Amino acid sequence: MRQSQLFTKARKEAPSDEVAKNAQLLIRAGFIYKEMAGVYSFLPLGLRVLNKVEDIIRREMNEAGGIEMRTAVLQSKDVWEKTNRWDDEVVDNWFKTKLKNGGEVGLSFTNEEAYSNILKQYISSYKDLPIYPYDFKSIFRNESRSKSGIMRGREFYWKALYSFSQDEAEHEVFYEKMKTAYRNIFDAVGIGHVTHLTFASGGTFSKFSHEFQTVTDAGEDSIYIDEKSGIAINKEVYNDEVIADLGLNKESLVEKTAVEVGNVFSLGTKFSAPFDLKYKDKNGEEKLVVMGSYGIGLGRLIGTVVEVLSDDKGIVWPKSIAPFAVHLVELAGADDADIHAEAEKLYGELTRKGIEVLWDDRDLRAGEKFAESDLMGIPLRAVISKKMIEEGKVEIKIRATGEVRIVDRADIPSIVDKIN
RNA sequence: CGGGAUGUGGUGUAACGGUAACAUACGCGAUUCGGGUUCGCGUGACUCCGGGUUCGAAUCCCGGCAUCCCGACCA
Repeated sequence: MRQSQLFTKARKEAPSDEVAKNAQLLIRAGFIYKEMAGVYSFLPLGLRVLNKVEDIIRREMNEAGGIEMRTAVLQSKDVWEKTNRWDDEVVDNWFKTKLKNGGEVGLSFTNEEAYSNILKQYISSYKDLPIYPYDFKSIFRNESRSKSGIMRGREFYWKALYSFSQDEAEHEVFYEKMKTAYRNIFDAVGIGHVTHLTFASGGTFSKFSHEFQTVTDAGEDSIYIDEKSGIAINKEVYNDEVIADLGLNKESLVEKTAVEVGNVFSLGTKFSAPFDLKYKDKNGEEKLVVMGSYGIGLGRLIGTVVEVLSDDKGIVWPKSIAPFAVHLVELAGADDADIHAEAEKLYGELTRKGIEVLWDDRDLRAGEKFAESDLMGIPLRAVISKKMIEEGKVEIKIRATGEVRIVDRADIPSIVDKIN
C-alpha cells in the first residue's frame, strides 16, 4: 500500500487524556481512534493487526477441533433469565435497550447462555459430542471504570470458544489441548516469553481455572511466578495450601504485576443444568453436558504486545501481526523521478512475492519519515535513496534490533523470511 | 459506585478577575534534502454545557457532562 493513500498521520504528541502507553502509541501512530472512555475504533493500520491476530487464533482453534460460528450481539431477556443473569442486581454491566414492541434486549457481555441455548437444539445423543464451537465477536460491558487504554474496554472484540463434552474425562482432554493452543498463540504474537500459565480461582466445578498472564506494569493482576517452571499463581488463590498442592516452593515464587491475556475455565454443568442441556449416553440414560469456556480479548492482546515490545521510539511489532512486513521508504524530492521509479520497482517485486509492503511515497524529509517509521513499528525498513541507487543497493534496518545493513535488492525476500 | 484531579484552535500547552498567547499541524512562498531543516505570510477557539457573582469571568461560585488517576466491582 502506498502511504500517500493512508489518511492517518503520525503525531508527535499523544492526546493528554491517554496515560497508558499502549493507547498513546497506537493513537500517535494512527492504529486506533478513541471514541469515548473504553471504546476505540480500529483505523486501517489497526485493523490489519487485528485481522492478523484473529487469523492466528483461528488457526489454533481450528487445529484443536474448534468450529467457527457467530452468535448474535442482541440477546433476549428470557434466555438469560434461565441462569438468573438478566437481573441488574446480579449482573450490573449489561448494556440494555428496548425493542419497538416493548421487549427488552441486552448487548451480549459473554456467550455461555447464547451457546447453551443454541446447542440445546442440536445435542441429543452422545454421538453429537464432543463439539467445540467458537466465535469472534464484539462484546459490551458497561464497566463502571474502564482503564489502561485498550486493555479494558466497554466494547471489545474477543474470541470465545465453548466446549461441550460427555463427561469430565473427555472435557479434560480438550482442556489440556486448549492450554497448548493458547501457549502457541501467545508465542506466535511475540509475548510467549513473558506469559505465564497461572492458576486462578476455579468456581464451583473445579479447584482452579487457568489464566495466561503476561508480565507488564500495565496489568491489573498480581501473580506469583515460579521462575524455574514458569508457572504462576494468581494472588486471589495464593496461600500455603495451594502452593503445596502445586508442588511449588514459597521461597522461589516472585510477585509480579501482570495482565490476563487469556483464560480457560471448566464450567461443569453450571450452564447445561439451567438449560437442561442433556444427551443420551450409550445406555439410553440422560446426562448433562460438561462445558468449558476459553476466551481471549484481541484488543487487550494487541495492547499487551505494544506494552511489552515497544521502545522509546515507538511500537515494535513481531512480523506475525505487523500491519506490513516491510516499510519501503523512498528518499526522493519532487524532482527525483528516478528514485521514485526505483522504489516503485522494488515495491512491485516484493508485492508480487506476497510480501506486504507499506511504501512511503510521500514527499517528506528523511528525518520525519524515519521517525514515523520507527513509531509505526513495521519489522523491516528498506530505504531507496540517491546514494543507494548509485551503489545499486538497498539499505535495510531491522526495527526490533536497530541493525542496519546494505544489501542487494534480490536478498530482501529471504531477509524478510528470517525476521521474527 | 466512593475519593481525587482536569476540561482553552485538529493536537500539545500558556494567560493576576481586565484585548485569549505560543508551539505543532494545516495552506501559500522561499530555503533545505539520510534522523521530526530554516525563514516569511496566512487560515484556524462563543475557553465542555447551563446558571450565578462582578462594571468586567478562560480565571471565582453552584449544577451538569466528559476525561484521567486511586479504590470497589470484574463471565
